[in-house]
Amino acid sequence: MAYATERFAEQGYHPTSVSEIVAGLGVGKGVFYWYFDSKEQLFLEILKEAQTDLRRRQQQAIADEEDPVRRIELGIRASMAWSEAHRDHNKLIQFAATEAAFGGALRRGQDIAVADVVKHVKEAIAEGRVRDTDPDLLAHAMVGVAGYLTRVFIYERGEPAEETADAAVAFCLHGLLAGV
Amino acid sequence: MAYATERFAEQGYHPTSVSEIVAGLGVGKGVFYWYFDSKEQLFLEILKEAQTDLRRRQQQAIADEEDPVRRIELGIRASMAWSEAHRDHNKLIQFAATEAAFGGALRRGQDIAVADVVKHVKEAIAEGRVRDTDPDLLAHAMVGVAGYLTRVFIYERGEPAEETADAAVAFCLHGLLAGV
DNA sequence: CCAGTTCTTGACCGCCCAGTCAAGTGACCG
DNA sequence: CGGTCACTTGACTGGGCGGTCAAGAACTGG
Repeated sequence: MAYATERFAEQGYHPTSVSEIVAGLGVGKGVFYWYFDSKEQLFLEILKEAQTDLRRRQQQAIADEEDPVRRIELGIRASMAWSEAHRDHNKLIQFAATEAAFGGALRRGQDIAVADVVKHVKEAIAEGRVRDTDPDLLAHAMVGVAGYLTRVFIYERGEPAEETADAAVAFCLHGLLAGV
Repeated sequence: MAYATERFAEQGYHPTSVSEIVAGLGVGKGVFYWYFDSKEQLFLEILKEAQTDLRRRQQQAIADEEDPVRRIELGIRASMAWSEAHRDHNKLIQFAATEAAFGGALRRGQDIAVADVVKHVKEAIAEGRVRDTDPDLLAHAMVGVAGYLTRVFIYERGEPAEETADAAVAFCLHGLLAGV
């Protein structure tokens, strides 16, 4: 699965053939279809694994933090750190969003992740620390910022993840305008 | 090209065959290769057209507005309105980002679009209206927000583009935290 | 009304794909 | 030691792919 992830990320899902994967691993084709029903199922398995792993990382980062705003911040940082360490998985997640066959599975996982953020946003709103706006929308906006900045600054430009995360957090919390 | 865009957006680039496109149009395969060198070139042409069209729309929206912050806002609104009206093109842009063969062409177009935003951000910083942070990063963050909210709220949930744009603008300008 | 050019057709080519399966292979057990 | 069976192999199948091209059709200008 690790090797397949690599190939899918590098060349794309469709251009990567099962023959290529098994040849690269030095095994026969039969063994592939012994463990997986199909190429599609392999991809779904990889996708699920990636989403589970990302979520675990976020939960860990947040575990012993009470302040909801801090939890949001730590969540953003955790997801960007994870993305830096798992470029291939992240690329596959991005690809899955463009393919109807995988959209469903992807959305299911993402809804769970967003629900976590929404919870913290709601708490923060209740405390009057966050603008009283649709928490779901705010959560998605942050996911959008983190994802996009990761792709452009960490992947394409090779900037350090931590600095990029600092900027992402600042943007999410304060926005564009000169504050206070 | 319009029909091809539709097919690509619906099924994905790879799963859509040239035979299918020409059959759907009721023409022979030869006529396709008379007008285009290859399937790849067709896609690049569609991509370029989409980027040009989006840029034109943004320029129009901004044309007679002096205030840099307002220009940024109008740019976000214009891009979300365009995305609502051109779902297929937008999907293709998203797909292009996941495919190495199209990444270059895509980035070239996007850099131009971002450069416009950067210009306004710099002006706004000079006026002291925007936090003094890397303008490039701020511009990309906004692109990320607009793109992601469009996909989730306008495409998936069918929310009205205008309301979503209101929220996107508010998030970009003020961020999460309760202001003032 | 013809010659020349532009445009169109769809059968065809070579290739590669996802997936199958008959034929092993060797670890383990009685 | 023979038998079983979990596991592995890679040649093979049927099909679809991107792309070609000989054979015209349709339209020109003379």
